[in-house]
Amino acid sequence: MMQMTSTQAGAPTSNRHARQRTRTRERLLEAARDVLAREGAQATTIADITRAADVGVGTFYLHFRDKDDLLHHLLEEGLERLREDVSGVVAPMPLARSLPTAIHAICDALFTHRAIIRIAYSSGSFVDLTRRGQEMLATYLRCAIEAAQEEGLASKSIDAPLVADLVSGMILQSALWWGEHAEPAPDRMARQIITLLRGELPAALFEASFQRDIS
Amino acid sequence: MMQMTSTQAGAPTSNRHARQRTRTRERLLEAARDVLAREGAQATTIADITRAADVGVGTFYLHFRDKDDLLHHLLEEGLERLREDVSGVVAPMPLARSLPTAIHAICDALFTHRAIIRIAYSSGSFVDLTRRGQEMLATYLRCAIEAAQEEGLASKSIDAPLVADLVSGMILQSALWWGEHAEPAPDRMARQIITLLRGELPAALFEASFQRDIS
Amino acid sequence: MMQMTSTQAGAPTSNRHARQRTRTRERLLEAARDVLAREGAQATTIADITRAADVGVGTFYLHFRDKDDLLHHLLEEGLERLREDVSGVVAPMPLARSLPTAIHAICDALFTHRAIIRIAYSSGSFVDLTRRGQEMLATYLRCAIEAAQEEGLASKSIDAPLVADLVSGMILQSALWWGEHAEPAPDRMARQIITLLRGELPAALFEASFQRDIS
Amino acid sequence: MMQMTSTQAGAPTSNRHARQRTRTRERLLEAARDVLAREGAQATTIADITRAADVGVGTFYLHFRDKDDLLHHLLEEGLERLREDVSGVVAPMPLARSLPTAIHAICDALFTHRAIIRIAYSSGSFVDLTRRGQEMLATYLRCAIEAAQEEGLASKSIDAPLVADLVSGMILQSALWWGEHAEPAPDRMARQIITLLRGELPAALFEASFQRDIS
DNA sequence: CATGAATGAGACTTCATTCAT
DNA sequence: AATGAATGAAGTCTCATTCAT
Repeated sequence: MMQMTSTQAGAPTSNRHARQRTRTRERLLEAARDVLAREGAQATTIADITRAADVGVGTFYLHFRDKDDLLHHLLEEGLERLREDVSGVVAPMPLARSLPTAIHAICDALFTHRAIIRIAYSSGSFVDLTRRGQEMLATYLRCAIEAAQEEGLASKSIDAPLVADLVSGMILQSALWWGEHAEPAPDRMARQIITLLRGELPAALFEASFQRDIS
Repeated sequence: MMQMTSTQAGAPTSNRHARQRTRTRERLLEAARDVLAREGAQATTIADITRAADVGVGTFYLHFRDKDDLLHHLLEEGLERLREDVSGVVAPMPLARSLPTAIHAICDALFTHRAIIRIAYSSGSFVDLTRRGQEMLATYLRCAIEAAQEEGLASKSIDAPLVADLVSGMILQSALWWGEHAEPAPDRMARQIITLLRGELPAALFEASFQRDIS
Repeated sequence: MMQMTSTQAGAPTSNRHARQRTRTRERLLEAARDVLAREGAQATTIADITRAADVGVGTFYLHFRDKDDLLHHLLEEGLERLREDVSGVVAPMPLARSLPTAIHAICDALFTHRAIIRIAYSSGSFVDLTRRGQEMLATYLRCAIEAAQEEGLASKSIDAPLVADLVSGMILQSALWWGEHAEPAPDRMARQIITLLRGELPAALFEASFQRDIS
Repeated sequence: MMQMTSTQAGAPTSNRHARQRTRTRERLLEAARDVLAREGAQATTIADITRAADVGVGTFYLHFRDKDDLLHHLLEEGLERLREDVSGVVAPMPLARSLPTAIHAICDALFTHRAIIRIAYSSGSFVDLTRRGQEMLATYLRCAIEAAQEEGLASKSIDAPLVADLVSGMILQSALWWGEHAEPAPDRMARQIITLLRGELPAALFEASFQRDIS
């Protein structure tokens, strides 16, 4: 490591090397995204990925410890981008008032990165790996609700963690919906979710004339 | 095979065999449920399952073609039980008024069968196999909403299929919640979901003073 | 064994049992012949055979030690029948003059039992199991030739064992021919072989004008 | 893969790899020939072969799809060599006059490649795989006979396809003979076959005083 | 740094054989 | 005697990982 053979050529050389290295790594990540989203995480072998990236199998191990490591990087990176996309829009806002804006941003981001989400759901180690993404979303929602409670905008009786988790489930569902439907666009999806959370479903639907479920 | 000369001699034999066979099959299914829920579908080998069932490896193949076949049976059976549990309660009711009762029944059933759901989510072929369970739920919800629309209880402007899918995402989320939390009980979970869908979140949360997401 | 429960019923009972046993054994042998000839010895499992015979798997082992034992019996029996069919015709004749009659009888027998021969050839342990059948034929031919030599009918310079073996190869070839062609009938096949052995092919075919193979 | 920037750097690498790969493949083929001829195709496992070749089990699958694929290659290659050895000698000759030369060449080739023939006969899928080799020989013989018929050297009444097949059976028998005897050398074997086909066996052998086979 | 042939642990699957009924 | 569910040894095959070049 740190090849000290020629001091003067060291810097440019290692720069070139570093650039080359980064380029190869990117090639691998991109190929992995493609193949994994298409074939599913289980069915994909390291050889599939290196073939798609047009590098040797051994090269994979110069950049990632194993498939889990790659998956980790991929999802981590995807998560980070999702977070950036959303927080870039939401961060400057007062938390308690950011919800509708956030939902729009989240839908946009989910739509943009739906390939990554497909990978997460197909990765089998789903519950472990994917849960983190959901937690990130749920955490934001919990904070927003709690902030609203602090400001007196929302009743303190709301169970913020649970409600946040349930809502995150609803929102993530849209990513799965896009796995099978082209419509609606993220914008309309967001509005749909907001309308639903505002109580779109009429009270009548929930007034059971005779309730047998008291058991 | 040829002992059909005496009906009372032939039948017992094949009955005994059949009973023994069924017992072994049940042992396998039960062991599989345990191990799969604990270790995840991917990490579980056939040997793990037969060891837990205390039968020989070969025995597995007397009852299932391969792991996928087992998974299929397990999920199919789980789904069927879920469906029965819910429809036993809901079927006699007018569809348009069954929603709250149904949500309670669903939460009960999801809680009871949460092991199966964990398996479904970890099965990797998740998107393919599990989706069916979700569809069953979404289909019920869609029908309920549409029935309400027919009766004039709900606005015709509601996008029933999409709303049903989103709500199914929220409800299923409760099963994942129970993967990590003991509370709340199914009963309170159902009420929480209903409250949420009735518009528990205050309008104020959705009134963004300044919306930047118009793009 | 030898159930001595009732002395007076002993004989008839064991007779019935013996007959039953023999019948089952025949059923197994017949089923085996069918399945083996159709599927090939390698591809056939014990279960295939017992299924075709409509008996339990365990029953197989009451009659044969294992598949090799069955194969052995089957081929042994087939060989024996071939031998009987042929020697029934040939035995009463003076050996040195039996050849044409024998060839006719052999062709008849090969045609009749061509299923067994197919099994022998497909049995993979061919060289070991089948060779015996060939040897039986070669041995007869050798004896016939040697008898002719004794009587001065044939030159003593003929290498009887080798010639017998080569001729047995030619004759057995007809069984393989019948695996793919319906014609000619055994009778004409025998005549063809005899004609060939009598030097049907003209001398001209063997007079190479320029022989380069002297090496 | 990407090192095509410099021709002199890229080629050596892939050349080296290719050479190494070929060497391993040859090792496998050679080991397979040995083991298969010794143990028979059925009794031989992949592990037996890789052990003999002193490579890892997985390596086998880098070069062959499965045992059938290997067998196919082995027999195909063997057949091809047989064909080359024979046609190298026979091709320049007029077909109708090539027979004795061909028989010598065939015996030489059968003797040289008797290991392959032993494998073919033990391969169980014998009838399917081996038949092709026989057909090749039978086809040559048929053509030679037909050519002789064309030239008026042989009677048109000869059933060329059948006779060719029978003769091929006799010739192939010599390969089996060599499985058990060291003598005679190919040269003498060829002469023996030719003598036999020229009608060595005396007419007396075929003059049955009383023929009972008219049936 | 990159390569890809080689490796072998480990999962899958079959099927001859046993044995309780 | 007959049955067929159960068994597990033995073989097949895959694929993550290493390493000489």
